[in-house]
Amino acid sequence: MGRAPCCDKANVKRGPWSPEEDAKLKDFIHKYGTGGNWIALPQKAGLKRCGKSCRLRWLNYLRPNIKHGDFSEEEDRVICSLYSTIGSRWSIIAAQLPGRTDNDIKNYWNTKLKKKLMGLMQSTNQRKSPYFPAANSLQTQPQINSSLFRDLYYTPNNRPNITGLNQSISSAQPNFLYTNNSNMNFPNLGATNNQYPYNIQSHNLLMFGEASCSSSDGSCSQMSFGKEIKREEIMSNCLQQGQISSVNNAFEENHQNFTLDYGNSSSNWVDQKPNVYFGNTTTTQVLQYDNVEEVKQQLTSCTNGNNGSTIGCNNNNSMFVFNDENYNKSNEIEMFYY
DNA sequence: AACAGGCTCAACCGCGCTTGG
DNA sequence: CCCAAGCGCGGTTGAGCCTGT
Repeated sequence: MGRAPCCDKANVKRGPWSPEEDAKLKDFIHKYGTGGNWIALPQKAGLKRCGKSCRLRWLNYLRPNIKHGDFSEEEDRVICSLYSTIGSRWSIIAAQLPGRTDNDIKNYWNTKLKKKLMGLMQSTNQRKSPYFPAANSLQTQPQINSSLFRDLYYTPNNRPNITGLNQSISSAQPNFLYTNNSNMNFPNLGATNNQYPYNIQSHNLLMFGEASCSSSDGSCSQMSFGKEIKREEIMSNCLQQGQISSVNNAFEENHQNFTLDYGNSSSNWVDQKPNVYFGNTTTTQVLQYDNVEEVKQQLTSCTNGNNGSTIGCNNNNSMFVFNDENYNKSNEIEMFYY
C-alpha cells in the first residue's frame, strides 16, 4: 500500500488555473493569510483544488514581487556559480535571486542556460587545458570572450555566500562542503579532523571550469562542471614540474591526511601539514577570489603558517598547490577548483 | 496552409523531512 | 519513541506555442 494521497483527487480540479481561481486564492490569502495550513486552505477559500496545488500556484505565480521574464547575465552567473558548487538545489539558488522561484530557475537551467553553456563549451573546445597549467598562465584571466565562462574559472567575489546553509546534504550531492569543525554552521558531514568524506573517496578531483557532458547514449541529461583529475595525474604533474620531490602517502588511503609530502623541510611551506587546502575552519562563508592576486593576499595574511598545527587559510571549494620556492617569492600559485 | 518536431513552463508527482499529538 | 499530517523540494510531464519545411 502506497502513501495516502494528499487530497481526494477525484474531487479536485487539476490543470491550468483560471483567472477566477487565481483571484479567489489571492483574495483569500490577502485577507486571511495561509493560516499555516495549505491542505485546509482550498476549502476555506472556496476552491476545488488540492492544497499543494494552491501552494504552488501562490509561490510560483501569485505572490507579490515575483519576477518573470528574461534572466540577466548577472543572474546567469549566480545560477552557474551556485549550480557548479551545490548542484540542482534550486531552492537555495532561488534564495539568492530575489523574485525568482526555484521552479523558474529550474526551468531556465534545463531549457536554456545549460544549452547556452554547452555552446560555450563547444566553442572553446580547442583550448586545451592541461591538468596543471603553467603557473604563469594563471597570472591572467583565461582568454575567453565570455564573462560567463570566465567566471567559471575565477568565481566572482560578489557571488552570494551560502552562510547558514543548514540542510542536510545527501551523499549524492556535490562534495564542496567539507568541515573539520563540528561547530561550523555548515552541515557536518560526518567528518572528523582531516577527513574528507566525499568525492575524495574516488581519489579524483574535479577541476572546476571544465564543463562536460557525459553519457553512454550521447544524450545530455547530466552535465558536470568539472574535469576529473586523478590523483596519479596530480602527483605526476607535481613531480614533473618540480613542485614536489617525492610523493609520500599523498592522498592517503582511508581519505585521511589529504596532503602532499614534499619530502624536504616543511618549514618553507605556508603550512607544514597539507599544502592542499579544503574547507574553512574559521568562518562559515564560502571564500572566493576573483583572481590569483587575491588568493595570494589571503594566503599572505595567513596567521597559521608554518606551525603545522592547524589548517589555515583555506577555501571551501578550491585547493591550492604551492611551489615552495615560488610561494616564498609570492609569484606562483596554482589554483584548482574541484 | 498544413504538418511535424522542438521548446517552454506551469503544474503535477512522489519522496524525504519536520512537526505535533 | 511512534505515527500521521503537512510541508518543501527536485524531477518529470504534457498542453500549448513556436518554428521550420
